[in-house]
Formats: sequence, structure tokens, C-alpha cells
Amino acid sequence: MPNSPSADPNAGEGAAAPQAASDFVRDIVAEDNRTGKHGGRVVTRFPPEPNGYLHIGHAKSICLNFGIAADNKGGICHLRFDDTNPTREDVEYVDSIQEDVRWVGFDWGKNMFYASDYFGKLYDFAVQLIKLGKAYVCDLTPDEMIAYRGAPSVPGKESPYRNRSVEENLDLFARMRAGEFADGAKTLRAKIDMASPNIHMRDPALYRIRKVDHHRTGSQWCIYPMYDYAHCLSDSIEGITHSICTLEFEVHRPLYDWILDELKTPCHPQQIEFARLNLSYTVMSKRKLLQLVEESLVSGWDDPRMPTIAGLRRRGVTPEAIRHFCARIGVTKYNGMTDIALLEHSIREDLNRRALRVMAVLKPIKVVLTNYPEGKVEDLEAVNNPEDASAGTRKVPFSRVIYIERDDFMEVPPKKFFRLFPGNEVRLRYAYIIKCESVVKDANGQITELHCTVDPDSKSGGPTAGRKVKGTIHWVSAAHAVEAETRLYDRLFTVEEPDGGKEGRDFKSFLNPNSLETLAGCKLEPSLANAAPESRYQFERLGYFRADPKDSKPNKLVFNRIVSLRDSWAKEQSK
RNA sequence: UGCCGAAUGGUGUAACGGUAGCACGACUGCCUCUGGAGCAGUCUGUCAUGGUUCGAAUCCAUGUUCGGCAGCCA
Repeated sequence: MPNSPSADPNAGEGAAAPQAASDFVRDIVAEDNRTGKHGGRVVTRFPPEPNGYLHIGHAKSICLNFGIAADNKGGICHLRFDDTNPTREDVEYVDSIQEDVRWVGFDWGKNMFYASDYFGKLYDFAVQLIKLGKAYVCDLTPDEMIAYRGAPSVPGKESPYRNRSVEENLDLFARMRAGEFADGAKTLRAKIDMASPNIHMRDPALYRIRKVDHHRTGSQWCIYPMYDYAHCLSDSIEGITHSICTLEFEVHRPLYDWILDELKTPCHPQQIEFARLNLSYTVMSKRKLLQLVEESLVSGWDDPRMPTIAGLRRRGVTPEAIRHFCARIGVTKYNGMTDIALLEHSIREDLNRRALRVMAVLKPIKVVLTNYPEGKVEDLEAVNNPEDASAGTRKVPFSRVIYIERDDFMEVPPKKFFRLFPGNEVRLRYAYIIKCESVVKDANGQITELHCTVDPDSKSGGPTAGRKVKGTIHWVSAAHAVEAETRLYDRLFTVEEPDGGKEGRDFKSFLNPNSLETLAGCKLEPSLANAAPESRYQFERLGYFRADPKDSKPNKLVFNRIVSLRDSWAKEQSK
């Protein structure tokens, strides 16, 4: 089923993508359908350059392009690799891009292409352009070309090579292709208008010489087409109707149209520009993400703190959450800054509905229940998901010695602290109400354990269980606990706009030193012993977690925190 | 100071000449064996100044602010 969002069966994902509300791009497509502008066809494309991993901003584009194809009858969306610059592209990236697009939930069917598939046709079009007197071979050096180009408010100068004859241009271009000239020695340029107020129309370069192998065409070519030239023609060759790209290409549109108007091409797609996604507390440019990877500031492209699709996936974010997020942020021409809280909300919303609840103590403190019989073990019934009755229940072992969260006890409690403190009672989730009788400390005054008593009549589900206490805390039976490492992730940067050029500071100086907190010796309830990475859990009162797909092993569990739970106590404390 | 584009609450968006709405967020309260979830409510907005009109976020004019463009990158 091409172009329809599909669930990942292995991950147990449900629910199709939300129907995105309309937006100005969809309005244009609908209007074109109404007037029959493209014969009623809708063909879009997602055209990444394979020079880096996809990120959440690409997800916006993927959802837009594949989404528009999906909500129009017979609509198609192509995946096309814009691989016209072999010096920075790599197959590693073409593989990861396919995996990521598929994972986000879309299928291009048979429609996967490469701009490099069209190198032959593109060359022929260039010859055609030369014959029309609309392109010429130029010998200016890069520096000279910059000088001749002028400035935004200063018209450029015409190249001395601009008026070469068609024959000479044909000959030179053929020899460029044949490898007779050195890298950078010559370019093929469009002959448009050096005085144009639009710099992109000042005889832009169409082809450059690069004697390097291409990841697909090998050594077949030593000249490679530029983006502006290759993109519009690739769109036309593929019969694209709507070529959707980001705002910075708006000024390129006249060139896009010029090339298609001058040449005899199969069709003339319409370029439409929308605002790329900016997310607070992160960076989104491939260059900067590459830098983080190369300088080992993160563990790789799939570091769970990265805004890459691979990073989000490894962290445990679901494709549904990403699609919902993309549907919610909308599509406009306004270049804004989306609050990362909106992404976090989409993640929580999805996981709340589906994640199994379990109990896990991340920072344990031992509690001895002094009036509970030694050696006694009770299997207590716990609800797997209060949002989904069909998830059923499970048994959790309870015994005399348990662990509770260090944060759930305070020797000297502040106001509104509803948890455990000397003399106070709390409910142990699914178990008994306990009372803190005494605090045991070591020689250094560090708390080593708590002595508590249980109220035997307060057992969950029991006859007198109805007694209310203010707080309920989670716990894990010491004798039954499974050990694990957990990794708590936080925002990668400390400021909303790390790349905002604030005081000329480098974005890396805003890295959050606490974006990863690794906790060893966490105590999990035994049902987690065989947790598969596909399963996502809510560690009750803490957040959503999943076993790390790379590092977690049956004998050495490692859990990633996907996102924390909303925490109104933390909020209260920060007041 | 050239060209292109954009401005609606703290944030993201809707309203297509006719009641400025939704979501996130924040803040109350209710509920709760998760300080989660849920429920109820509150908060904050049309960049400015003119004009057209019975009526303007929407149309016009001027201005302001912000973003993009000077790779043989995409």
C-alpha cells in the first residue's frame, strides 16, 4: 500500500498517521486538482542529499510530501536522492535515509530514484541549452567568478567568455566531460543576466569539474551538475507536479522556472516553499549535527539525545508520536521556533495510551518492614495499563525488605511533601500502607536504611484497604529485584536557540553538560528481566523507558528514558 | 542602502470581508492506590498608522520588525 502510513509490526505500533489539517500547500494542490492544472495528478517527492542522517525537520517534510500523496487519490511520492555532489555523499547515508523514511511510516513503493540516474539526460539537456545559446563554458576561476558576480545591490559584470560561439561551447563542454581539464578549471554557466537583482540569475554555474568517483556512477563522470540545474530537471523527468522545498529556495524559483522554460521538458512542476522546522533546545543543521558526531560530543548519529530520526528511534520515541507532532505543528511560510515541549507532549500522549506500567527504583534506598514476617512472599496484583483494560494485570512479589526511591524519603520534609518521612504514612503501590519508624545511618551520617511498619489491614484490595493516605510510592522487593543501568536524557542544549549566534558564541558552548545521566544499580521488578527493546514501559511515577536496542543484554539490562512524566511535585519545588 | 518572503497570546497554528478558535504551555480547582492520566475552569493575541467598507486579522497605502539570498554546496 504505497504512501500510506504503516505501523511497524515488530514494534507493536498501532494507529495510522493523523490526517493533517489543511495548510497552504494542500490548498494549492486542491486548487490545482480543481482546475486540472496537472491533469489531476499529484506527484510529490522527498529529495534528501545523502550526506547526513535525517532529522526531525526532515520528518516534517516527509510527512508533508508523502502525506499529500496519500490524501489525494492516486497520489504518489517519490524518494529521490539528490546525489549531485560526490565529494560529500556516501552510501552509508542512502541506506540510513531509506531506513528512516520507512520507519517514520511511509512507503515509496517502486518510486525510488537518484538524480545520478539522470546524469546522461542532464548532459543532453545541457547540450540543448548550449545550442540555444543559453549556456556557455566559462574559464573564470572561483575567485574571479565571485568578483564578477557583484553584490546584492551591485550589478555583476559579464564574463569575458560569455560570448563564445555555440560551436566552441559545444567543443569545450564535450572536452570537459572527456576529462581534458583540471578540477575547477572550467564551468558551464547559464547565460541569463549579470545585472539581475536576483543573484541566482547572474549566469549561475550549471556544471563543474570534479574528478572524483561517485558512489553510484563510479568514474563514469568527471563533471557534475549543480543543484539548481539538476533539481528542476529531475522533477520534470519524474513528472513531479508539486516540488515542495524549504524557504531558502524561494529565491531560486526564478531559475528553476527559467531552466524548464528554456528547455523542451516533459512537464513543468510547481515549486512551493514552506518554513523548515526549528526546534528549541536543539540544532537542526546537518553540518552542526555532523560536527557533534565527528567531535564525539555525542556517541553517534543515533545518540538518543540527537534530534535525528535514528536518535529518536533509539531513544524509544514512536513513529506515531513523530507523525502526530508533524501534523500538529502545521505548515506555513513563517520561520518560527517550535517549543520542544510540543514534541514531548506528542511522545507522552502516545506512550500514555500504550506503555505497560511497571515499578522500577532508580536511586534505591533500602526499607526493612520490621513487622512483616521474614521469608514471607506475597504475589500482589498490579494493573498493566490503567488506560487499557485489555492489557490485564500481573503479579509483583512483595517481601520484608524492599527498595524505594531515594527522592521519596526526606528526613526533614518541606511543606506539601506527601511522601515518606519519619512518623509519616504512605501507601506502597498495590501493597500496604507503611509508617516510617526510624532512620538507620552509618558512621558518616549517611542513611543506609529505613525501618518501617506495615498496617496489615491496609493491603490493596483487602477488607480495610480503603483508608486514605496522602502519598503513594513505588517499590521493588529486594530479594526479587533485577538490576539494571538506566540512562536519563535531558535537552542537549541549555538555551532555546543554541545556533542563534548569541554574542557570536559557538553553538557547542551551549551544550548541556547534564544531558546524559547514567544510573547504575537500579532495581527493577522481576517482570522486566526479559524486556525487549520493542517494548516501551512506563516506570510508574518516573517516566517512559525502553531497553536500549544496542547496549541492553539479558544479563546486563540498559534502559533509556524516552521522556519523563510530567512532574507537578518538581514544579512545586521550583517555586 | 538590491531582490525575495513573513508578521495572530509565552509557543505552534485556524479563521479565505461577517462571533478571533484550536493545541502546547502556565495557573486554579476536582478526581486519583502513579504529585501520571483524566475532568472543569482561568490566563494571554490580530506589528504600527492611515484608508476602503454597514462591517477588516483578512482588501489598499505607508512604515516597522524579522528571516532568506552574494558556493564551482544542497
